[in-house]
Amino acid sequence: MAVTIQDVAKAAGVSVSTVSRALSSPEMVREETRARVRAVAERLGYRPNLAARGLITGRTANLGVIVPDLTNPFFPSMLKGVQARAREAAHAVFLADSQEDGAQEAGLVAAMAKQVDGVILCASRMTEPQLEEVLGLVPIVFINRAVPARPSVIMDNAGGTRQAVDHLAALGHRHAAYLNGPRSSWTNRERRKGLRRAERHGMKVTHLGPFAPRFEAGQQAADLVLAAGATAVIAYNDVMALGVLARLAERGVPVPARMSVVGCDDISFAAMATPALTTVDLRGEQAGRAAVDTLLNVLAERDGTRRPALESALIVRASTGPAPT
Amino acid sequence: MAVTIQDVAKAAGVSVSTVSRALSSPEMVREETRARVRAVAERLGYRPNLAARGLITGRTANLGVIVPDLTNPFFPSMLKGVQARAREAAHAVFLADSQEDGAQEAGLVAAMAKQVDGVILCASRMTEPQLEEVLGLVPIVFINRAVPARPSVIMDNAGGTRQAVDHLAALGHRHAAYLNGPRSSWTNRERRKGLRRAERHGMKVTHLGPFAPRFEAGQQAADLVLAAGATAVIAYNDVMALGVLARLAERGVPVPARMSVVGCDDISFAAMATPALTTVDLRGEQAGRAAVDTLLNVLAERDGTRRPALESALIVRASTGPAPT
DNA sequence: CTGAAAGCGCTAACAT
DNA sequence: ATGTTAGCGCTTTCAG
Repeated sequence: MAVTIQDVAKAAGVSVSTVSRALSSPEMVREETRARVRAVAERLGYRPNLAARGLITGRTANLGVIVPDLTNPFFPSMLKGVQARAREAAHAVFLADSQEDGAQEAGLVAAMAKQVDGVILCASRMTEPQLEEVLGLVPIVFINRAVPARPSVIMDNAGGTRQAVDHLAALGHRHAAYLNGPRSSWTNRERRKGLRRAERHGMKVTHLGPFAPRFEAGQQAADLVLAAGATAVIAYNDVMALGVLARLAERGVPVPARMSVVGCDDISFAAMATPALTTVDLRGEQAGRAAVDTLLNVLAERDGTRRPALESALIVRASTGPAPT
Repeated sequence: MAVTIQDVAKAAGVSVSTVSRALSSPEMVREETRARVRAVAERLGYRPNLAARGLITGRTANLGVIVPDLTNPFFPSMLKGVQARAREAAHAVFLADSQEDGAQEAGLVAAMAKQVDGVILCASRMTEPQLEEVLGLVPIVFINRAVPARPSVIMDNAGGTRQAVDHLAALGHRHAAYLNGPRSSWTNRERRKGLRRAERHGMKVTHLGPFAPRFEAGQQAADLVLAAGATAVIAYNDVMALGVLARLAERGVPVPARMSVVGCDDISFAAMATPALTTVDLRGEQAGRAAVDTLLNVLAERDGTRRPALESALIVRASTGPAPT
């Protein structure tokens, strides 16, 4: 068995409570004792059992994160932010992939609840009733989904789409298609709000989908966009946009000469595509860090509830250009 | 506070041990009692505290996974396999990103040790001494790194490279460049072994690097490859290969007409690149699942130590072609 | 400033 | 088949 606090106490010739204090509440023990205890602990390679500690303190020093789909590169980048910030705060992270399914997500939250201090839900796919079920289980911070009276980190989704629309309008486009993401996606609804901006420009918007947020869906959508007669397309996310690009290339439709394409998320591969993809940068990693901060604040009962939406920024690259005449 | 086993016991009019048994060892309790207890537990929304259980059983039902870099899409796909298989086996997973650093990795293992039953190390970057330090802490299964007498899941790295070499030789290439990955990478050493195959074909191989396994490194390497006069390049991984492709496009070097490019990992974006990338498929998700199985076997003291290497397969796409004459 | 003792939620002997 | 009891490793009163 591993070395316990008892072993350290014995070796240092003190009681377990002294060891505990020397390590967790240094100010409560005499300098000399503290030094000795710490030295012994170090020598023995003692590491407190956090599970045992959690049992009594009610704090596990663990955070949970649930994402809809790990293979979408947007989530790993967010995860990386969560990871990094959590480690700085000496917390470990539990990860789960809900496979784009609200019911699974709810089950995952319940399963995690006892082992974590709080959980971060990225782009939660849960329905209202599902949400209701888990809300009391454990403190939750949402990323990219606003839930009344619940802390969340939101990216400016509508603003991003709005910028995309302005950009396309400035390029002379009169008819754009929007490729909807999953129906359960809150961000999809937000992004649609940004599309209203099109009216101001007298731009027509054709809604397509909903689609699964995948490359293949983008390929499928490309043909629909062409058939609809749009000269520009805004996709729910980059992965779909990349699919559009691929299918367009296959069909010999030049981008951006005959079709402009805009994505969302600024995943790393957006910049590596040919042509490089114009996209809305949602700052995933930053959002991940912010979510951890918010959660920690909530746990400390500091007020971290309200945070301004993170700013999003349109990154103009080579996939958008003047409307064909 | 949440509902505990005591609450259930009281509500069901039985002792806590009966509740415990009804839930964990159903055969030890009368059918009728079991049903009643379970009903009550269900009604109260009881969920056993796994940390408390772990304290006594010594099993946490948690697995740890450490990957070098989450933003490399190869790891999320592996992670997805781990995730899925772990869930099937009712285990949760702790995730950490070592940032390509062996020392951090060692620290992470130590930090996780107490809260997990075992850990899976993907493409471990630890040095031998670092390894030595953590090996006793907790059962470990390696993915893509062979450690004597330790269970591991290995992909056939050398075989993959060998296939790539054969493929290029068949296309008439006489001089290829290999883009080395990080020095600490075991897979890099393995992949080099496969390069020996070049002798048989009388093919010259120029070694470049080591490089960080990133897109930017690929861009940088592309110019070096050109300067070296090679007609083909095998990159340590797909992300680098994509960088090569991008830089080559920028410099107006046609692929594969003037340069053939081979990657490794078959990340999803390899197929989406232009031209689509020829690459070695290492079966990441499958490896993730296999690692969980192996770990579970080790924990159950079934012998899961030895497993045949997973097969790798060259996926020929558009980025390789006949050598220029 | 330090030690003894209680107990977090649970399981595993040991009784009955 | 079920209840009682003793801890798992730790923190935290409560005494000294």
